Amino acid sequence: MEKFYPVLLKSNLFKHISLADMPMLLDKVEPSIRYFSAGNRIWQAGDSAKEFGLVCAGKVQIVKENQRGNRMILALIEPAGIFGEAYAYAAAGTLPVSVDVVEDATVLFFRPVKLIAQAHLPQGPQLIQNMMQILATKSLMLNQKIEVLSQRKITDKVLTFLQLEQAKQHRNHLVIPYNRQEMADFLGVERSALSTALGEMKKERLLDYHKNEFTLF
Amino acid sequence: MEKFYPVLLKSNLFKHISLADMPMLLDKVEPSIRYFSAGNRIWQAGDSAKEFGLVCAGKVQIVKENQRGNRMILALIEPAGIFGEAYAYAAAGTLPVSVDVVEDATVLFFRPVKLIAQAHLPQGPQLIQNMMQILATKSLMLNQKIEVLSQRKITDKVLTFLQLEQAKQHRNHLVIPYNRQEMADFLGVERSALSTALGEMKKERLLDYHKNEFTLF
DNA sequence: TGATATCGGTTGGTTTTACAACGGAAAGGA
DNA sequence: TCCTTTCCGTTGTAAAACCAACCGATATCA
Repeated sequence: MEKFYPVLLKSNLFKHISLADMPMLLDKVEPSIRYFSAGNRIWQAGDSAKEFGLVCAGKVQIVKENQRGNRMILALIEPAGIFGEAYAYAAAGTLPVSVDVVEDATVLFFRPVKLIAQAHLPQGPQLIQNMMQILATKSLMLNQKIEVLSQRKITDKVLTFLQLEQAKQHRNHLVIPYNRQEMADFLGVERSALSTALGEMKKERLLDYHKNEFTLF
Repeated sequence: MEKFYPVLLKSNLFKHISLADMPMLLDKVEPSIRYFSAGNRIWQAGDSAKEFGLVCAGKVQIVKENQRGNRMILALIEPAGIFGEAYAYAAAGTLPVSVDVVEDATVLFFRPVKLIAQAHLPQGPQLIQNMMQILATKSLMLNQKIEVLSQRKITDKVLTFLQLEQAKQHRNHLVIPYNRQEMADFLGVERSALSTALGEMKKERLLDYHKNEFTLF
């Protein structure tokens, strides 16, 4: 467990917690540690998630499978990333997604109540505030995605998306973390239609771009 | 303040808290109470929200205004409802929405840290768990909305939407809380296009409906 | 170097949606 | 009752997006 302390301290859950406090905290919170091999499934859609996971090593994927069997990758979780927190804390219903192991992974699972129960410790409030911030920030992200998806035309989706990115990156020249196909998936449109729309927007001098680098005018 | 206790106890924030504990809790948490007249604006997009609101009486609206000045109603908050919690706890950035008073309103404003600071009280963990559940449940709701909006065809949006409602209501005969225009707004499509799509789906025996009552086959 | 794969742009035909306009049914008020 | 408003469905046309296929550029690797 000790060898993962550096990763844990980098996670949002243990932000502003000092290394010295970790042994005691983990002893109280009692996360369970589990190891998974690449290709295995951690959670199956339909399961009820009573814990959330923190990836210490390896990589896992959140995937959604529709009726016709094709799977869609919703997120890639890397070390220090967490997953399932909303389902664990909402304490309602079953998972609409599955979690697959991409690279051999070590995962810590936390019980929501165990975290809340440490409130009386000196580090308790910080831990709780971190957890709240994680949940709240997620809501803001989802809100932004909804704003993008609510646009009916591709050009409006693109502009909304880029303006939100711009607000995050604080500069006119944007590097976005997607290739065309991924960007199209995020916007909920066809790749070729996105390419066409981008070309027209460049012609109309709304923006300029090269590969995944964009500039808004 | 005392006269609002019944409303407060009905809110998700004070769920499972007993009336007897309220005076002490509110004394510690120190919410500020403010009164607003219909037509006034509580928060303006661009403000930074360091508190969240709980509506004790009256009604307020969350509205989004785009560049061209037309406003879109995102939510109607009634007594016992809360707003701004995600922005308050994320402690980041500025509001992308405004909050308007529809009917003369009394609102309690809570500071996030003040709530967390009560963790040591007997009722503290319950209060914190409530807050987490509020944030987490909101994420799940937003996730579902994203699932609907991600569908590219109107019929798929309708089916996804109705299937999710069905999962909530646990029966085949659904009563949805929207009229056509509102349903179209939620799905992100034209009202008339929605009507046409519904008509075709009825013809294909995918579902039946009358006004806002739906049955899935 | 040649073979292969990935990525992004382009094009043309097809499908779907948007948009605007109209009409009928139902509800509510004067 | 009449008038007005609201709600929902229908229609035809225009606009937009989808979809499949193809092409060239670039990268990777044997």
